[in-house]
Amino acid sequence: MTKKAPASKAGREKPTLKTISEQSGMAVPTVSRALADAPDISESTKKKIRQIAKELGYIPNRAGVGLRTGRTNVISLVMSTEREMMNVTARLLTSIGVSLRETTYHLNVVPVLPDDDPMDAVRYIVENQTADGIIFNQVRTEDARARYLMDRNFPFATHGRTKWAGQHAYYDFDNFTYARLGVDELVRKGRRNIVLVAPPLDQNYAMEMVDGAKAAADKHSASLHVAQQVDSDATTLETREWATRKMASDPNIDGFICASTNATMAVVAGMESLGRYVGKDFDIVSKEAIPLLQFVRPEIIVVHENVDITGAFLARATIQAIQKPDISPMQCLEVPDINALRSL
Amino acid sequence: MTKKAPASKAGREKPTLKTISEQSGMAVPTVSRALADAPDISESTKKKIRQIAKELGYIPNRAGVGLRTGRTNVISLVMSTEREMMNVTARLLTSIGVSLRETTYHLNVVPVLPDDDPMDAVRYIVENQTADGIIFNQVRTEDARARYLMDRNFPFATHGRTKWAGQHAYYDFDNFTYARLGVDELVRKGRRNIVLVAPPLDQNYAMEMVDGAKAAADKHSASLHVAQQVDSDATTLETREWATRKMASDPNIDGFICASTNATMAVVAGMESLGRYVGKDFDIVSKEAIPLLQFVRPEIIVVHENVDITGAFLARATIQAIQKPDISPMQCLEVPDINALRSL
DNA sequence: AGATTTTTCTATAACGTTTTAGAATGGAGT
DNA sequence: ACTCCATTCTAAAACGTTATAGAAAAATCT
Repeated sequence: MTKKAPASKAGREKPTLKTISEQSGMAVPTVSRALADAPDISESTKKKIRQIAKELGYIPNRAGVGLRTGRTNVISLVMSTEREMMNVTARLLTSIGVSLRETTYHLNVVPVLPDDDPMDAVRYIVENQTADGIIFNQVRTEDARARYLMDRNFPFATHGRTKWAGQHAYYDFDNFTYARLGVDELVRKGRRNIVLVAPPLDQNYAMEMVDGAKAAADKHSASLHVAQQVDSDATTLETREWATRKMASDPNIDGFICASTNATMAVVAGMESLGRYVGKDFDIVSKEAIPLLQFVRPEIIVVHENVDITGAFLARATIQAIQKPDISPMQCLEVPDINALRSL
Repeated sequence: MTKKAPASKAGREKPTLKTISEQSGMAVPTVSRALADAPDISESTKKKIRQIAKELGYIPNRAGVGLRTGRTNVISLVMSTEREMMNVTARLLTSIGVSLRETTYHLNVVPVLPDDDPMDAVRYIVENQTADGIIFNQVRTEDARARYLMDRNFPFATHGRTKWAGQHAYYDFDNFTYARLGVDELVRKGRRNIVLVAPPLDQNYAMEMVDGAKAAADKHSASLHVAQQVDSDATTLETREWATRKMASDPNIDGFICASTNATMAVVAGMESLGRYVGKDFDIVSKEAIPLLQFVRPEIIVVHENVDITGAFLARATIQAIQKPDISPMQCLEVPDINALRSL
């Protein structure tokens, strides 16, 4: 008799190892080991079992696996939600999610609001073991989350580097080089009074930008003023007003370098409200993840930050940290595309 | 003997029902039932058990619960990743995630790329039971996902309405009213040759906008041209170029109504490249989720779409669909803030 | 042929939870 | 004193998986 008629009603139940066991005549653990490609199962039964599993469309029950192994097959993205960086973050999230498709890992997302303690989410995940690995962004130089996870040997990867970057997986955009090349470019365009619109300086990448911009400014003997934004979630309005005030107090300013689309838009808007136009009275360098500036204001000097690659890398790096904790963590520093800058 | 010394090493293991069982002297199922507030457990033992559970910081093991009950305590957000709408989507994701914090549900995110078959993600979730409920956005009038889920009685909620909206949970921004009021406002500003920059017309909200704009245009006997964007993921550049061409062929155009920040920025940029300025030579109405336009180009008429509320509503609606499938689905149609329009 | 090893499989148990059926206790009704 | 019922608990089983230990069969060695 075929097994098509047991429940009669709506086709078949979800197949389990037991289903395969019954169809193949092998015991359940044998089926399990065969699908795991264990060495103590013969090739012939492996082939047979794989065949049946495929026919049935067998997919392991995650709760069963989780209960037995203690693993969750989940990776958590602890995601900062600062408006400034929402575009980058959303794109990052997308590429991580797409990368995980080909794996057994599911993507769990935990948003962190600006007023939240960033440690809460991480602690929750570790203590309750709701994920096998964590990815987080907007890292600080001495990031408490990184310290916490390293102390507990919990697998993780970061977007951006901490001061302990040598010891954990990360992907970072080389903001030092970005700022250096950006200032180079502004100087090449004849700008000599440059403002660096810096993110909060406890963010590691902000300091990288400061150092890079200073290095280039010194080299060219250009004037560089570092202006810190009001706070890490400064609204576009605040940035705009700030730019306007800044300009009123120092009309010689003729160059800006920014870290986000929103900040750039705000500065440009503030300047225009004073009758000063980008490409004519000043130049501005920005990076962005989702192309907008270059189409809307072609005069802006744009460096593209490829967050698709970032997400794919972080996904793989996290999985490696989970599965091969002993080999050295995956690390990457993305060098800004110099040609993109030069071609302008 | 106390049980503090069994493993000696790193403090305590993760507490389970068994731990509480041992400490309280009650059997494991009794503990389980007590924590579930079952009627056949005395108040006194309930109190005692709750107390111990709290002291130990007990949190149920998700795999155990999942294996036994078949539930996952996961809600999946099947998220469209169109650039146009990334801001809205990211914000929606955030507010859903924040809302779920107070629940037992975790948020699983599945990005859908523009070229993907949107059904794949939904089918995967349902067939493999990786979530108890689904939220998705960018719905079409006859959305295959909604049809599929309804046919299988799988709990879900949508951002936007389908043609079967009466039968499922949804939250929608009233795009009909938005477009109607937007055109009203343009006419009030003396604009009479209006272009509706519409999203792809198979998206339900696009048709709503068309109908609303037409209604208002007819009322005022204004000219309305419906211009469909190139495709659902039209780049900002394409929109800009389109706007420029459009303008060249019909220089009388003096009003626009758009559905997204990016489209609006692109149209404004295109117009300005022809020497036509917003607030002077033409007016433009847009909605957006993350405030940007109003600070960068105050002349733009902006309607705020409150995606925080949206996410909170969809989270609750999904949970209700999961837990109380029999009562009627939660539905909400957000009316655009008329005063925000009038005050400009 | 007997002893030993290798290959290939199976039985059992366990992960943490909840459901079901039933046991023990005590109080009320006759 | 007996039954009956309500209250409050427990024992056993089950969800699907994998790890461990060991059994059966086949192959190799002496």
